[in-house]
Amino acid sequence: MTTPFETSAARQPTRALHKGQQTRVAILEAALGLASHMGLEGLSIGALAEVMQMSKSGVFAHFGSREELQISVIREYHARFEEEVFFPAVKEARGLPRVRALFERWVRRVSVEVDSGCIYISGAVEFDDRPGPVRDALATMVQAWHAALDRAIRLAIGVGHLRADADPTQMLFEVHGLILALHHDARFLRSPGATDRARAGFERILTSYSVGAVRSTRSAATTLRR
Amino acid sequence: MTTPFETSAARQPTRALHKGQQTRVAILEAALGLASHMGLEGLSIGALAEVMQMSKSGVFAHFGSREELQISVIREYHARFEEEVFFPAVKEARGLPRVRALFERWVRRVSVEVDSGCIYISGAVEFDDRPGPVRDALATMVQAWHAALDRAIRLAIGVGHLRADADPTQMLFEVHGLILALHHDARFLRSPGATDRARAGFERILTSYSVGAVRSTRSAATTLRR
DNA sequence: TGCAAAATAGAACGACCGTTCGATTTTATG
DNA sequence: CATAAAATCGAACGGTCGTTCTATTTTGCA
Repeated sequence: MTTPFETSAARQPTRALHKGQQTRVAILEAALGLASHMGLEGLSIGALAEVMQMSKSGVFAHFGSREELQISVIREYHARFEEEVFFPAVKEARGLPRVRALFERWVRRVSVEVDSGCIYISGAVEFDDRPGPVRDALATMVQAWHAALDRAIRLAIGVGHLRADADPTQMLFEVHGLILALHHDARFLRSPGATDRARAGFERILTSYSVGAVRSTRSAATTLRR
Repeated sequence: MTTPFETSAARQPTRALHKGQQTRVAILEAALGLASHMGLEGLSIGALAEVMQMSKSGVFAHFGSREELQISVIREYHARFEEEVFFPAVKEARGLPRVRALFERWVRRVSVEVDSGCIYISGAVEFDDRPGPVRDALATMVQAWHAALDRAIRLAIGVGHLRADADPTQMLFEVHGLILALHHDARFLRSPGATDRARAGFERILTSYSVGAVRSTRSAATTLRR
Protein backbone atom coordinates (compact mmCIF):
# COMPACT_ATOMS: atom_id res chain seq x y z
CA MET A 1 0.00 0.00 0.00
CA THR A 2 2.70 2.44 0.95
CA THR A 3 4.36 2.56 -2.46
CA PRO A 4 6.91 -0.20 -2.51
CA PHE A 5 9.61 0.67 -5.08
CA GLU A 6 9.18 -2.90 -6.22
CA THR A 7 6.27 -4.33 -8.12
CA SER A 8 4.52 -2.12 -10.63
CA ALA A 9 2.19 0.11 -8.67
CA ALA A 10 -1.44 -0.54 -9.52
CA ARG A 11 -2.18 2.56 -11.58
CA GLN A 12 -5.83 3.19 -10.84
CA PRO A 13 -7.74 4.73 -13.76
CA THR A 14 -8.73 8.10 -12.27
CA ARG A 15 -12.18 6.93 -11.37
CA ALA A 16 -14.89 9.41 -10.46
CA LEU A 17 -12.67 12.00 -8.77
CA HIS A 18 -15.14 13.79 -6.52
CA LYS A 19 -14.57 17.48 -5.96
CA GLY A 20 -12.88 16.87 -2.64
CA GLN A 21 -10.26 14.55 -4.07
CA GLN A 22 -9.57 16.94 -6.90
CA THR A 23 -8.72 19.87 -4.64
CA ARG A 24 -6.78 17.55 -2.38
CA VAL A 25 -4.59 16.67 -5.32
CA ALA A 26 -4.24 20.35 -6.22
CA ILE A 27 -3.34 21.25 -2.64
CA LEU A 28 -0.74 18.49 -2.55
CA GLU A 29 0.74 19.79 -5.78
CA ALA A 30 1.07 23.27 -4.29
CA ALA A 31 2.34 21.86 -0.99
CA LEU A 32 5.04 19.94 -2.81
CA GLY A 33 6.26 23.10 -4.49
CA LEU A 34 6.18 25.02 -1.23
CA ALA A 35 7.91 22.29 0.76
CA SER A 36 10.69 21.92 -1.76
CA HIS A 37 11.55 25.59 -1.29
CA MET A 38 10.83 26.14 2.42
CA GLY A 39 11.40 22.60 3.64
CA LEU A 40 8.86 20.34 5.31
CA GLU A 41 9.17 22.33 8.54
CA GLY A 42 8.71 25.62 6.71
CA LEU A 43 5.53 24.40 5.07
CA SER A 44 2.67 26.29 6.73
CA ILE A 45 -1.05 25.87 6.25
CA GLY A 46 -1.55 29.62 6.04
CA ALA A 47 0.89 30.03 3.17
CA LEU A 48 -0.59 26.98 1.48
CA ALA A 49 -4.09 28.46 1.76
CA GLU A 50 -2.92 31.70 0.22
CA VAL A 51 -1.36 29.91 -2.74
CA MET A 52 -4.55 27.91 -3.22
CA GLN A 53 -6.75 30.96 -2.69
CA MET A 54 -8.64 29.06 -0.04
CA SER A 55 -9.32 29.52 3.65
CA LYS A 56 -6.93 27.98 6.15
CA SER A 57 -9.68 25.76 7.57
CA GLY A 58 -10.63 24.66 4.07
CA VAL A 59 -7.12 23.42 3.44
CA PHE A 60 -6.80 22.00 6.91
CA ALA A 61 -9.94 19.88 6.58
CA HIS A 62 -8.31 17.77 3.90
CA PHE A 63 -5.58 16.49 6.19
CA GLY A 64 -6.75 16.80 9.78
CA SER A 65 -3.38 17.86 11.09
CA ARG A 66 -0.19 19.47 9.95
CA GLU A 67 1.71 16.27 10.57
CA GLU A 68 -0.64 14.37 8.28
CA LEU A 69 -0.13 17.04 5.64
CA GLN A 70 3.64 16.64 5.87
CA ILE A 71 3.36 12.88 5.58
CA SER A 72 1.05 13.24 2.59
CA VAL A 73 3.61 15.49 0.94
CA ILE A 74 6.31 12.90 1.54
CA ARG A 75 4.15 10.18 0.01
CA GLU A 76 3.38 12.35 -2.98
CA TYR A 77 7.06 13.10 -3.49
CA HIS A 78 7.81 9.41 -3.24
CA ALA A 79 5.21 8.62 -5.91
CA ARG A 80 6.70 11.17 -8.29
CA PHE A 81 10.20 9.95 -7.59
CA GLU A 82 9.13 6.45 -8.53
CA GLU A 83 7.45 7.76 -11.66
CA GLU A 84 10.35 9.89 -12.89
CA VAL A 85 13.36 7.95 -11.67
CA PHE A 86 12.67 4.38 -10.71
CA PHE A 87 10.08 3.06 -13.16
CA PRO A 88 11.74 4.32 -16.35
CA ALA A 89 15.19 3.21 -15.22
CA VAL A 90 14.12 -0.25 -14.17
CA LYS A 91 13.00 -0.90 -17.73
CA GLU A 92 16.64 -0.89 -18.80
CA ALA A 93 18.50 -4.16 -19.11
CA ARG A 94 19.75 -5.64 -15.85
CA GLY A 95 23.31 -4.85 -14.83
CA LEU A 96 25.26 -1.73 -15.70
CA PRO A 97 22.69 -0.19 -18.06
CA ARG A 98 20.08 -0.20 -15.32
CA VAL A 99 22.50 1.12 -12.69
CA ARG A 100 23.57 3.87 -15.08
CA ALA A 101 19.97 4.83 -15.82
CA LEU A 102 19.08 4.95 -12.13
CA PHE A 103 22.01 7.25 -11.41
CA GLU A 104 21.47 9.50 -14.42
CA ARG A 105 17.79 10.06 -13.62
CA TRP A 106 18.62 10.59 -9.97
CA VAL A 107 21.13 13.25 -10.98
CA ARG A 108 18.58 15.01 -13.15
CA ARG A 109 16.04 14.95 -10.33
CA VAL A 110 18.41 16.49 -7.82
CA SER A 111 20.25 19.03 -9.93
CA VAL A 112 18.79 22.44 -10.58
CA GLU A 113 17.25 21.32 -13.85
CA VAL A 114 14.16 20.68 -11.78
CA ASP A 115 13.45 23.84 -9.78
CA SER A 116 12.24 21.99 -6.72
CA GLY A 117 14.79 20.69 -4.24
CA CYS A 118 14.90 17.09 -3.13
CA ILE A 119 12.65 16.50 -0.13
CA TYR A 120 14.50 13.30 0.75
CA ILE A 121 17.69 15.27 1.24
CA SER A 122 16.30 18.37 2.94
CA GLY A 123 13.97 16.23 5.04
CA ALA A 124 16.83 14.06 6.24
CA VAL A 125 18.62 17.10 7.61
CA GLU A 126 15.48 18.63 9.09
CA PHE A 127 14.38 15.51 10.90
CA ASP A 128 17.64 13.83 11.87
CA ASP A 129 17.13 14.99 15.46
CA ARG A 130 13.32 15.03 15.48
CA PRO A 131 11.67 11.68 16.18
CA GLY A 132 8.05 11.10 15.23
CA PRO A 133 5.80 9.88 12.44
CA VAL A 134 7.14 12.35 9.87
CA ARG A 135 10.70 11.21 10.38
CA ASP A 136 9.58 7.60 10.24
CA ALA A 137 7.73 8.10 6.96
CA LEU A 138 10.73 9.86 5.48
CA ALA A 139 13.18 7.20 6.62
CA THR A 140 10.98 4.43 5.25
CA MET A 141 10.87 6.03 1.80
CA VAL A 142 14.59 6.76 1.70
CA GLN A 143 15.43 3.24 2.76
CA ALA A 144 13.11 1.80 0.14
CA TRP A 145 14.95 3.80 -2.53
CA HIS A 146 18.33 2.72 -1.22
CA ALA A 147 17.16 -0.89 -1.19
CA ALA A 148 16.11 -0.56 -4.82
CA LEU A 149 19.55 0.76 -5.73
CA ASP A 150 21.20 -1.97 -3.73
CA ARG A 151 19.25 -4.57 -5.66
CA ALA A 152 20.28 -3.07 -8.99
CA ILE A 153 23.95 -3.09 -7.95
CA ARG A 154 23.83 -6.68 -6.76
CA LEU A 155 22.23 -7.62 -10.03
CA ALA A 156 25.08 -5.95 -11.90
CA ILE A 157 27.52 -8.01 -9.87
CA GLY A 158 25.58 -11.20 -10.47
CA VAL A 159 25.46 -10.55 -14.20
CA GLY A 160 29.21 -9.99 -14.26
CA HIS A 161 29.27 -6.29 -15.04
CA LEU A 162 30.88 -5.46 -11.72
CA ARG A 163 33.58 -7.29 -9.81
CA ALA A 164 32.32 -10.30 -7.86
CA ASP A 165 34.02 -9.11 -4.67
CA ALA A 166 32.61 -5.57 -4.91
CA ASP A 167 30.82 -4.37 -1.78
CA PRO A 168 27.37 -3.12 -2.89
CA THR A 169 26.72 -1.22 0.33
CA GLN A 170 30.03 0.58 0.04
CA MET A 171 29.40 1.43 -3.60
CA LEU A 172 25.92 2.71 -2.79
CA PHE A 173 27.37 4.85 0.00
CA GLU A 174 29.81 6.46 -2.41
CA VAL A 175 27.24 7.02 -5.15
CA HIS A 176 24.86 8.54 -2.63
CA GLY A 177 27.68 10.85 -1.58
CA LEU A 178 28.00 12.10 -5.14
CA ILE A 179 24.31 12.96 -5.21
CA LEU A 180 24.53 14.77 -1.88
CA ALA A 181 27.60 16.72 -3.03
CA LEU A 182 25.75 17.61 -6.21
CA HIS A 183 22.75 18.83 -4.22
CA HIS A 184 25.02 20.88 -1.97
CA ASP A 185 27.15 22.48 -4.68
CA ALA A 186 24.33 23.09 -7.15
CA ARG A 187 21.64 24.33 -4.77
CA PHE A 188 23.61 26.02 -2.00
CA LEU A 189 26.85 27.15 -3.59
CA ARG A 190 25.26 27.54 -7.04
CA SER A 191 28.42 26.07 -8.50
CA PRO A 192 27.81 25.52 -12.22
CA GLY A 193 29.88 22.39 -12.94
CA ALA A 194 28.44 20.24 -10.18
CA THR A 195 26.37 17.99 -12.42
CA ASP A 196 29.38 17.06 -14.53
CA ARG A 197 31.48 16.40 -11.46
CA ALA A 198 28.83 14.04 -10.12
CA ARG A 199 28.83 12.18 -13.44
CA ALA A 200 32.64 12.06 -13.52
CA GLY A 201 32.70 10.71 -9.97
CA PHE A 202 30.22 8.03 -10.97
CA GLU A 203 32.39 6.94 -13.89
CA ARG A 204 35.37 6.73 -11.56
CA ILE A 205 33.39 4.58 -9.16
CA LEU A 206 32.30 2.31 -11.99
CA THR A 207 35.89 1.99 -13.12
CA SER A 208 36.99 1.03 -9.63
CA TYR A 209 34.29 -1.57 -9.21
CA SER A 210 34.48 -2.98 -12.72
CA VAL A 211 35.91 -6.38 -13.52
CA GLY A 212 38.99 -5.05 -15.25
CA ALA A 213 40.00 -2.83 -12.33
CA VAL A 214 43.08 -3.37 -10.20
CA ARG A 215 42.27 -4.64 -6.74
CA SER A 216 42.14 -1.70 -4.34
CA THR A 217 45.32 -1.55 -2.30
CA ARG A 218 46.44 1.30 -0.14
CA SER A 219 50.11 0.50 -0.68
CA ALA A 220 50.38 3.19 -3.31
CA ALA A 221 49.19 5.73 -0.78
CA THR A 222 51.05 4.65 2.31
CA THR A 223 54.44 3.92 0.78
CA LEU A 224 54.60 7.48 -0.43
CA ARG A 225 54.58 8.84 3.10
CA ARG A 226 57.94 10.14 4.13
CA MET B 1 38.95 39.71 10.56
CA THR B 2 36.34 37.19 9.58
CA THR B 3 38.38 34.10 10.47
CA PRO B 4 40.40 33.27 7.41
CA PHE B 5 41.25 29.53 7.49
CA GLU B 6 44.68 30.70 6.49
CA THR B 7 47.19 32.46 8.67
CA SER B 8 47.29 31.58 12.34
CA ALA B 9 44.44 33.46 13.98
CA ALA B 10 45.70 35.98 16.52
CA ARG B 11 44.71 34.20 19.72
CA GLN B 12 43.94 37.09 22.03
CA PRO B 13 44.80 36.39 25.69
CA THR B 14 41.32 36.58 27.28
CA ARG B 15 41.79 40.12 28.40
CA ALA B 16 39.47 41.73 30.92
CA LEU B 17 36.27 39.92 29.91
CA HIS B 18 33.59 42.26 31.18
CA LYS B 19 30.41 40.68 32.46
CA GLY B 20 28.56 41.33 29.24
CA GLN B 21 31.13 39.55 27.10
CA GLN B 22 31.14 36.60 29.47
CA THR B 23 27.43 35.95 29.23
CA ARG B 24 27.58 36.58 25.51
CA VAL B 25 30.05 33.74 25.24
CA ALA B 26 27.85 31.55 27.43
CA ILE B 27 24.78 32.36 25.34
CA LEU B 28 26.67 31.52 22.17
CA GLU B 29 27.74 28.23 23.66
CA ALA B 30 24.12 27.36 24.44
CA ALA B 31 22.96 28.64 21.07
CA LEU B 32 25.47 26.44 19.30
CA GLY B 33 24.12 23.39 21.08
CA LEU B 34 20.55 24.36 20.34
CA ALA B 35 21.20 25.18 16.68
CA SER B 36 23.00 21.92 16.07
CA HIS B 37 19.89 20.06 17.15
CA MET B 38 17.06 22.29 15.86
CA GLY B 39 18.92 23.91 12.98
CA LEU B 40 19.65 27.59 12.54
CA GLU B 41 16.02 28.24 11.62
CA GLY B 42 14.77 26.30 14.63
CA LEU B 43 16.91 28.35 16.98
CA SER B 44 14.55 30.63 18.90
CA ILE B 45 15.35 33.38 21.38
CA GLY B 46 12.68 32.13 23.76
CA ALA B 47 14.14 28.64 23.97
CA LEU B 48 17.61 30.10 24.28
CA ALA B 49 16.48 32.32 27.16
CA GLU B 50 15.00 29.33 28.94
CA VAL B 51 18.21 27.33 28.64
CA MET B 52 20.20 30.30 29.91
CA GLN B 53 17.65 31.03 32.65
CA MET B 54 17.45 34.60 31.44
CA SER B 55 14.71 36.82 30.10
CA LYS B 56 14.10 36.92 26.36
CA SER B 57 14.99 40.59 26.20
CA GLY B 58 18.16 39.97 28.17
CA VAL B 59 19.33 37.49 25.59
CA PHE B 60 18.09 39.60 22.73
CA ALA B 61 20.07 42.67 23.84
CA HIS B 62 23.35 40.88 23.17
CA PHE B 63 22.68 40.53 19.46
CA GLY B 64 20.15 43.14 18.42
CA SER B 65 18.32 40.83 16.05
CA ARG B 66 17.70 37.18 15.44
CA GLU B 67 19.62 37.35 12.20
CA GLU B 68 22.67 38.71 14.00
CA LEU B 69 22.37 35.89 16.51
CA GLN B 70 22.34 33.33 13.72
CA ILE B 71 25.38 34.89 12.10
CA SER B 72 27.19 34.95 15.44
CA VAL B 73 26.43 31.25 15.85
CA ILE B 74 27.85 30.57 12.41
CA ARG B 75 31.01 32.51 13.22
CA GLU B 76 31.38 30.68 16.52
CA TYR B 77 30.97 27.33 14.80
CA HIS B 78 33.56 28.38 12.25
CA ALA B 79 36.03 29.26 14.99
CA ARG B 80 35.60 25.90 16.67
CA PHE B 81 35.88 24.10 13.36
CA GLU B 82 39.19 25.82 12.74
CA GLU B 83 40.34 24.95 16.24
CA GLU B 84 39.42 21.28 16.15
CA VAL B 85 39.92 20.41 12.50
CA PHE B 86 42.00 22.86 10.54
CA PHE B 87 44.75 24.08 12.89
CA PRO B 88 45.80 20.67 14.21
CA ALA B 89 45.70 19.08 10.77
CA VAL B 90 47.68 21.83 9.08
CA LYS B 91 50.56 21.09 11.43
CA GLU B 92 51.07 17.79 9.66
CA ALA B 93 53.64 17.54 6.91
CA ARG B 94 52.58 18.88 3.52
CA GLY B 95 51.13 16.41 1.05
CA LEU B 96 49.25 13.24 1.88
CA PRO B 97 49.77 13.34 5.65
CA ARG B 98 48.09 16.72 5.85
CA VAL B 99 45.27 15.72 3.50
CA ARG B 100 44.71 12.58 5.56
CA ALA B 101 44.63 14.53 8.81
CA LEU B 102 42.18 17.06 7.43
CA PHE B 103 39.83 14.30 6.33
CA GLU B 104 40.13 12.24 9.50
CA ARG B 105 39.37 15.20 11.75
CA TRP B 106 36.52 16.25 9.48
CA VAL B 107 35.05 12.76 9.77
CA ARG B 108 35.28 12.85 13.54
CA ARG B 109 33.61 16.26 13.63
CA VAL B 110 30.66 15.16 11.50
CA SER B 111 30.07 11.64 12.78
CA VAL B 112 27.99 11.05 15.85
CA GLU B 113 31.07 10.93 18.07
CA VAL B 114 30.37 14.60 18.61
CA ASP B 115 26.73 14.92 19.65
CA SER B 116 26.15 18.15 17.79
CA GLY B 117 25.35 18.02 14.09
CA CYS B 118 27.32 19.99 11.55
CA ILE B 119 25.92 23.47 11.07
CA TYR B 120 27.66 23.83 7.72
CA ILE B 121 25.69 20.88 6.39
CA SER B 122 22.30 21.57 7.98
CA GLY B 123 22.64 25.28 7.22
CA ALA B 124 23.36 24.61 3.57
CA VAL B 125 20.07 22.75 3.23
CA GLU B 126 18.10 25.27 5.28
CA PHE B 127 19.34 28.30 3.37
CA ASP B 128 19.80 27.01 -0.16
CA ASP B 129 16.59 28.81 -1.18
CA ARG B 130 16.74 31.68 1.31
CA PRO B 131 18.91 34.61 0.23
CA GLY B 132 20.16 37.07 2.81
CA PRO B 133 23.02 37.82 5.18
CA VAL B 134 22.77 34.48 7.00
CA ARG B 135 23.10 32.51 3.80
CA ASP B 136 25.98 34.74 2.73
CA ALA B 137 27.85 34.24 6.00
CA LEU B 138 27.33 30.49 5.79
CA ALA B 139 28.48 30.32 2.17
CA THR B 140 31.57 32.38 2.92
CA MET B 141 32.63 30.04 5.72
CA VAL B 142 31.97 26.88 3.73
CA GLN B 143 33.87 28.23 0.75
CA ALA B 144 36.80 29.19 2.97
CA TRP B 145 36.93 25.62 4.26
CA HIS B 146 36.74 24.17 0.77
CA ALA B 147 39.49 26.53 -0.36
CA ALA B 148 41.67 25.30 2.49
CA LEU B 149 41.10 21.70 1.43
CA ASP B 150 41.77 22.59 -2.16
CA ARG B 151 45.10 24.11 -1.19
CA ALA B 152 46.10 21.01 0.73
CA ILE B 153 45.25 18.79 -2.23
CA ARG B 154 47.19 20.95 -4.68
CA LEU B 155 50.12 20.84 -2.32
CA ALA B 156 49.95 17.05 -2.31
CA ILE B 157 50.06 17.09 -6.08
CA GLY B 158 52.94 19.52 -6.15
CA VAL B 159 54.90 17.43 -3.68
CA GLY B 160 54.34 14.35 -5.81
CA HIS B 161 52.08 12.40 -3.48
CA LEU B 162 49.17 12.58 -5.91
CA ARG B 163 49.16 12.27 -9.68
CA ALA B 164 50.22 15.43 -11.50
CA ASP B 165 47.15 15.32 -13.74
CA ALA B 166 44.70 14.84 -10.86
CA ASP B 167 41.82 17.33 -10.79
CA PRO B 168 41.79 18.85 -7.27
CA THR B 169 38.27 20.25 -7.62
CA GLN B 170 36.95 16.88 -8.69
CA MET B 171 38.73 15.12 -5.84
CA LEU B 172 37.40 17.65 -3.34
CA PHE B 173 33.89 17.14 -4.70
CA GLU B 174 34.13 13.41 -4.14
CA VAL B 175 35.63 13.70 -0.67
CA HIS B 176 32.95 16.17 0.30
CA GLY B 177 30.38 13.67 -0.92
CA LEU B 178 31.76 11.07 1.47
CA ILE B 179 31.35 13.47 4.38
CA LEU B 180 27.78 14.30 3.36
CA ALA B 181 26.91 10.62 2.98
CA LEU B 182 28.42 10.00 6.41
CA HIS B 183 26.33 12.79 7.91
CA HIS B 184 23.19 11.42 6.26
CA ASP B 185 23.67 7.78 7.18
CA ALA B 186 24.97 8.37 10.70
CA ARG B 187 22.61 11.13 11.78
CA PHE B 188 19.42 10.42 9.87
CA LEU B 189 19.45 6.69 9.21
CA ARG B 190 21.51 5.93 12.35
CA SER B 191 23.40 3.40 10.31
CA PRO B 192 26.30 2.15 12.45
CA GLY B 193 29.01 1.47 9.87
CA ALA B 194 28.89 4.86 8.18
CA THR B 195 32.17 6.14 9.60
CA ASP B 196 34.11 3.17 8.30
CA ARG B 197 32.48 3.45 4.90
CA ALA B 198 33.52 7.08 4.68
CA ARG B 199 37.10 6.12 5.52
CA ALA B 200 37.05 3.26 3.02
CA GLY B 201 35.76 5.58 0.34
CA PHE B 202 38.54 8.01 1.11
CA GLU B 203 41.18 5.32 0.72
CA ARG B 204 39.65 4.35 -2.60
CA ILE B 205 39.79 7.95 -3.75
CA LEU B 206 43.42 8.23 -2.67
CA THR B 207 44.23 5.07 -4.57
CA SER B 208 42.59 6.45 -7.69
CA TYR B 209 44.42 9.74 -7.53
CA SER B 210 47.77 8.33 -6.42
CA VAL B 211 50.79 8.20 -8.68
CA GLY B 212 50.79 4.45 -9.07
CA ALA B 213 47.14 4.30 -10.15
CA VAL B 214 46.00 3.30 -13.63
CA ARG B 215 44.73 6.20 -15.66
CA SER B 216 40.93 6.36 -15.35
CA THR B 217 39.34 4.93 -18.47
CA ARG B 218 35.76 4.02 -18.94
CA SER B 219 36.61 1.28 -21.42
CA ALA B 220 36.37 -1.36 -18.73
CA ALA B 221 32.81 -0.32 -18.03
CA THR B 222 31.52 0.23 -21.54
CA THR B 223 33.07 -2.77 -23.24
CA LEU B 224 31.21 -5.01 -20.83
CA ARG B 225 27.83 -3.80 -22.00
CA ARG B 226 26.07 -6.38 -24.09
C1' DT C 1 32.19 54.62 48.51
C1' DG C 2 29.43 56.92 45.08
C1' DC C 3 27.72 57.24 40.53
C1' DA C 4 27.48 56.81 35.65
C1' DA C 5 27.21 53.03 32.56
C1' DA C 6 26.21 48.57 31.39
C1' DA C 7 23.32 44.56 31.83
C1' DT C 8 19.12 42.44 32.68
C1' DA C 9 14.12 42.03 33.67
C1' DG C 10 9.32 42.43 32.64
C1' DA C 11 5.43 43.66 30.21
C1' DA C 12 3.36 44.56 25.96
C1' DC C 13 2.96 44.70 20.71
C1' DG C 14 1.58 42.71 16.28
C1' DA C 15 2.16 38.81 13.44
C1' DC C 16 1.77 34.16 12.40
C1' DC C 17 1.08 29.47 13.86
C1' DG C 18 -2.09 25.03 14.14
C1' DT C 19 -6.53 23.95 15.49
C1' DT C 20 -11.67 24.09 16.65
C1' DC C 21 -16.37 25.01 15.66
C1' DG C 22 -20.59 26.51 13.85
C1' DA C 23 -22.55 28.61 9.67
C1' DT C 24 -22.77 28.47 4.78
C1' DT C 25 -22.14 27.14 0.25
C1' DT C 26 -21.43 23.64 -3.18
C1' DT C 27 -21.84 19.11 -4.82
C1' DA C 28 -23.74 14.58 -5.94
C1' DT C 29 -27.68 11.70 -6.01
C1' DG C 30 -32.60 9.85 -5.33
C1' DC D 1 -35.76 19.43 -8.60
C1' DA D 2 -35.28 18.44 -3.81
C1' DT D 3 -32.35 17.03 -0.26
C1' DA D 4 -28.79 14.89 2.30
C1' DA D 5 -23.87 14.95 2.27
C1' DA D 6 -19.62 16.93 1.35
C1' DA D 7 -16.76 20.88 1.02
C1' DT D 8 -15.55 25.32 2.27
C1' DC D 9 -15.64 29.58 4.92
C1' DG D 10 -14.94 32.90 8.72
C1' DA D 11 -14.14 33.92 13.19
C1' DA D 12 -11.96 32.85 17.23
C1' DC D 13 -8.70 30.38 20.56
C1' DG D 14 -4.27 29.79 22.89
C1' DG D 15 0.48 29.77 21.82
C1' DT D 16 5.05 31.20 20.23
C1' DC D 17 7.62 34.20 17.63
C1' DG D 18 10.86 38.55 17.20
C1' DT D 19 11.01 43.03 18.75
C1' DT D 20 10.34 47.46 21.49
C1' DC D 21 10.12 50.09 25.55
C1' DT D 22 10.66 51.36 30.22
C1' DA D 23 12.16 50.04 34.77
C1' DT D 24 15.42 47.92 37.75
C1' DT D 25 19.44 45.74 39.01
C1' DT D 26 24.28 44.96 38.61
C1' DT D 27 28.77 46.21 37.38
C1' DG D 28 33.15 48.71 37.05
C1' DC D 29 35.73 52.72 37.73
C1' DA D 30 37.18 57.64 39.88
